[in-house]
Amino acid sequence: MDVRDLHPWPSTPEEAEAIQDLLRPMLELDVPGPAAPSTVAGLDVSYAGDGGGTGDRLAAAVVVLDGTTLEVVEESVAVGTAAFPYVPGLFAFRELPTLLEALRGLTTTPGLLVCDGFGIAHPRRFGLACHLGVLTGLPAIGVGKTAFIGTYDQPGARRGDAAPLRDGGEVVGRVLRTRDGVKPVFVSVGHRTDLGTACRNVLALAREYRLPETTRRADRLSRDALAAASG
DNA sequence: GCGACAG
DNA sequence: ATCTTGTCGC
Repeated sequence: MDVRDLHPWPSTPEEAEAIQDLLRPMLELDVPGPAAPSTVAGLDVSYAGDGGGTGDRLAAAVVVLDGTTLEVVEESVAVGTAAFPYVPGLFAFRELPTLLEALRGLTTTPGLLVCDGFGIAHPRRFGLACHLGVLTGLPAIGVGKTAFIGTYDQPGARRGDAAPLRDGGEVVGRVLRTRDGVKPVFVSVGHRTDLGTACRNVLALAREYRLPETTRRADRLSRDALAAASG
């Protein structure tokens, strides 16, 4: 089954926003998240060409790591095309179909999904991590490399230092330093977890590099898959 | 009104 | 996201 069979695929930003509004009530927030998931999946997508419009060639990768040793347990890739043009706030519609196809290729059911991008730190509180969480029913978090929405004070310079990410009077995420003196990452809850647990998960996954090992592995796999697909 | 804007 | 040369540093 394809996500595009669940409901008409949006052809306009208005329709895409309506879908986000429809799915948002299904989010389970502020529930205790997985403190020590036995497996954690990282997801990422690589594009061929400019990567701005519909139809761009892409490769989606999912890498499942052992939650304790961080060793690779399973990998899955899917190649496809962007299902929506790039519009800030509607980013998920671009790669959702291909990401779900890659997830379907797994034998393992991950205890946590680590997504590239944001969860509720989003204009309508429904970023990619929320969308993937609701559709899979799995705990999910978003780890962004750059700011999107909200305001924050610069966190301390050491690994583990953090500052709340605020928007419209509410805390929507946390700016977290994963390495001493290195640019922080933006962590936000997607589904079935709390922010504190999400940040602890990220720190456990990012020991020697700024980004979680899950994200790094998925990034490399999606890149290789795209190249192998001849693009 | 003008700019900024996940990947 | 992707396109790209050189450059600084461990």
